[in-house]
Amino acid sequence: MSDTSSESVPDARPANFIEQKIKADISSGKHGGRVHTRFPPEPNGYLHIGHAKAICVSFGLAKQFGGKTNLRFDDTNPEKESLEYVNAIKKDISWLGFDWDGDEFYTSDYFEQLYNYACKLISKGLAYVDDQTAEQIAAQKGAPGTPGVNSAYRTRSAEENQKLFGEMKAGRCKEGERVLRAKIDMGHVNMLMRDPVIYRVKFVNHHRTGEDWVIYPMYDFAHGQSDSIERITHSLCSLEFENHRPLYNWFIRALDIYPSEQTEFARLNLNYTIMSKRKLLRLVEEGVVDDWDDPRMPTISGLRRRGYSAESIRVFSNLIGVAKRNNTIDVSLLEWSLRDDLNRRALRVMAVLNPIRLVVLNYPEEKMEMMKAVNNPEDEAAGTREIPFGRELWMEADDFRVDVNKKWFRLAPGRTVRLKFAYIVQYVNHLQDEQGNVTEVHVNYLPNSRSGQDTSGVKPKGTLHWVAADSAKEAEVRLYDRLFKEAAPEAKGDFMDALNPNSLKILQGCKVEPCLSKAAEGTYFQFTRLGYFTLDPKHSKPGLPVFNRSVSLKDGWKG
RNA sequence: UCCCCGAUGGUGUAAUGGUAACACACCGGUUUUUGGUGCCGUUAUUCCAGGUUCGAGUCCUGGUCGGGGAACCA
Repeated sequence: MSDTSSESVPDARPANFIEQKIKADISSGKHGGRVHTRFPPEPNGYLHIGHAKAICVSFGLAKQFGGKTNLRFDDTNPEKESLEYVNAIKKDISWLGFDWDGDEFYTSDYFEQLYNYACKLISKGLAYVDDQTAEQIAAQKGAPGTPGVNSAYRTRSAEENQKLFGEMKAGRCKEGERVLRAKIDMGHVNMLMRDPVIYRVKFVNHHRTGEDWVIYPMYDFAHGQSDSIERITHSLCSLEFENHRPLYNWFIRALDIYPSEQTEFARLNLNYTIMSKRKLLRLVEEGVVDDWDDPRMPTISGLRRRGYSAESIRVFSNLIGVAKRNNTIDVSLLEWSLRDDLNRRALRVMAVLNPIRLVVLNYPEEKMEMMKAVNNPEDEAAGTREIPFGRELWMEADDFRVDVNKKWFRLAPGRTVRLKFAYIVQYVNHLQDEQGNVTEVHVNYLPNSRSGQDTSGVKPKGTLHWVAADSAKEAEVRLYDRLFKEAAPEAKGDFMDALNPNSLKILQGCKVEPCLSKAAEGTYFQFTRLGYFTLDPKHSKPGLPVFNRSVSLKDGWKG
């Protein structure tokens, strides 16, 4: 009745094809107008940015239409799954900003029901126990374009199948000795419809059901039925399951259960990134990165540690859209999403990464002033703070050069610059070591140029960040670059060959504003003129904070 | 060989038979006590061939190219 209510919600983003389908379903009264989605991770690894897109799609669409989303762990293969992954997944999803009303679903909760479904199939003559080996079954499968051949066990009676399936369940069959197969069509053009295996024997302890079961359902026999049991209306998944949809529907029809509907969309790919759990695991195992949450990893935990905000990831997911064509998103869009978010929220502070001495010769030696610094020019409510200024300062080595052209706005012989929130200073001279590295720069300041009460009339082109030497705190800073030097790391053979050897640069002896010694985990900072940074909770030690660079500032300087 | 899906600027996404648009990237200008932000602007797009139609990115046919498809994985 409220067909205009969704229109009243302002939403500049164009509707994607799934949204359009849902709208059509609602207006046609399908599923009683309900929208109920699910996110079904297998707890066998950490979630990555690709999963974040899937989460935003399934949770986001349900939320948009006033529906619900079930978090369901698809735990039908106990060999690969564990509680550790369950917990990590829950943490990542709730950090992303989605909740599941305290209800957690597990496919393993339906093992009994699924077993009964299998029995029902047997009694309808639609499933049979096959005694052949995996190799024999594979050999009979045929090939695309060539039909397979029927198993000799395909004609067993329902009674015999029931008895044998019961024995499988009772643990009287060895692993690999027998499987239960759906009886569909060995000549079907879709290979998945050629009598797929639906139950196999595994004498493996399950992280939730323990030793209760020795037979476990295959994905195709578990997923659609679980959707159906939960009365999921829109089961959204990635393109790789398109070929599974006929099977998904076949089981629902054969079992005559709630008709959940599967719709597929393209998964996220990012350039300069790999997105496969198996390959990410290899990076961890071979020590290329320090763990799943290494700030260079595209995992949600890695992005979090890197300093990505949940908001920026949600915005990114919205920006990339949902469609069926394979895509490769430019990482710059992810980076833009972060900058756009943090520009509004991050606290501006000053930090000098590669410090050299800056001495203000005409500033009294014993004098110290507190300067008023704006915390965030994008947000007046963020207020101001006081920072100490004195005769001896630290400045960025990169901000001084001896030989310069007219495009150089920073300090150099003969040049004048503004020290942010402080005074305008003029070059006097500089000192070098034996290797010719500049170690110290001497300047004079203009006393009437104090920030906020400048009457000097001097308009320097450049503004430099700085830290007062006396009160500066020591910090370590980690600069990250993309993990791979190739846009498509997997394109030319082994992705390990495409690794960027300079993806991590550790800077020690950095000088930061006093307030940063009290930096809290999860606070977003902008180090003025340098980029966005956040405290690394793993490497920081009392008295020696470690900051991760989340993303640099956009650098418009072409010099 | 067969089946399924897809093809719109550099990268993505819209346009649902009626002016091909938006974002990011790029380039240029402007503002600026961050070479950031903001603001303004430039460049650049419908895979090919037929057909239907007054009119096709959209519908039909054929082709080309790309992705997926045989696990007791999900």
